[in-house]
Amino acid sequence: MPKSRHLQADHIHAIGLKATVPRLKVLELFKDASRHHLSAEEIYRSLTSDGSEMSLATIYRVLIQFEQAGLLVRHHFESGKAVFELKQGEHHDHLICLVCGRVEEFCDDEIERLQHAVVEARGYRLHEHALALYGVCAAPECQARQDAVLPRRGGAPRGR
Amino acid sequence: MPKSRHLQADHIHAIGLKATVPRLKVLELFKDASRHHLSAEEIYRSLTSDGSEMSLATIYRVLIQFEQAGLLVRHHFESGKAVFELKQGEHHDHLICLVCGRVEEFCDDEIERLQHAVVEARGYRLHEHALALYGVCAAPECQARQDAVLPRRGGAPRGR
DNA sequence: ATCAGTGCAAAGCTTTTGCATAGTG
DNA sequence: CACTATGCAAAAGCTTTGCACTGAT
Repeated sequence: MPKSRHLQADHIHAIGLKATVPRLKVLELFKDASRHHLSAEEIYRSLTSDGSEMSLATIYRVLIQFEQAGLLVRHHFESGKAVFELKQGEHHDHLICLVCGRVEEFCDDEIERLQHAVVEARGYRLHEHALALYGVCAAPECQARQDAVLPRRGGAPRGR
Repeated sequence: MPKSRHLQADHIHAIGLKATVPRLKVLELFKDASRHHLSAEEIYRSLTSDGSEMSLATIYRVLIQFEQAGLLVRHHFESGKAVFELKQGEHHDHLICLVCGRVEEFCDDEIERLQHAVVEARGYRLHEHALALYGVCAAPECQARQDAVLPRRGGAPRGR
């Protein structure tokens, strides 16, 4: 068993869970993946096509546990389905391409600061915040299909 | 028939739809409502308890049409169900109380400007953006139930 | 050996859709 | 009167759950 596998097992033990195959696979996927944002369905397909059989129900359960443990963050964006992301040190915001679905991350301290100012001005106690910018990314294929974005509900490619 | 009713009928004709009872009722609800943000289910309950019978399917259809016509905007926030809002002149962002579910609106030109800067720096073409701040509002009842917010999935009161 | 975790299948919720009927212009 | 819109009920899509079995510690 490779060392990294041990490390991940420890990571899972640390949050009070047993190091089972499904949990290791899911964690590994998030660590390796070039795509940082994954839906339950995408995780299922990705693991299944790698030969790891695992039920969708288990994936949902693992995702919920990892989220509760603070390992993952859940986002809703505009798609009607939840996507998850490894929670890494810094908070960041998202830039989403409406054509290809690609998600980029960015940080802007000035925006953060202004957000806090708004919250304080209204007497709220802030728990979290989500800023998502939806547009068409710089890729030529996407720029070429700009209009594919407009027709339906001003919105993203929906999976329903 | 009151004059305002005529005006709303015109409003609906203007977007190429027939002025039917369901459409007028839904529009009226959004115009009158103290709550600006409503889900399909809330609209259904609200109209039903006012004596107007109308099927949920129709409400969904009306909402889709109004959204396509640019009369309403759809938001997803963190709840897993969509909420709609009358599209009024200015774009604005949202401040959501995780305890009572209240939604407040705010505008901050400086934040808007910084968002555009981010998008341009990455070569995106911006279509829309959504900034949502989740916290606990100033109401004493909500402040008192702060902890009701934490237990599950970092999140909002979920309806699933 | 014990208790947590998994798979399967069924159920839950929100949202969409097909089709016959009713209503608008 | 022609065509759209509605209601109903069924279906679809995502997510959760009950229960009996499997597996980690």
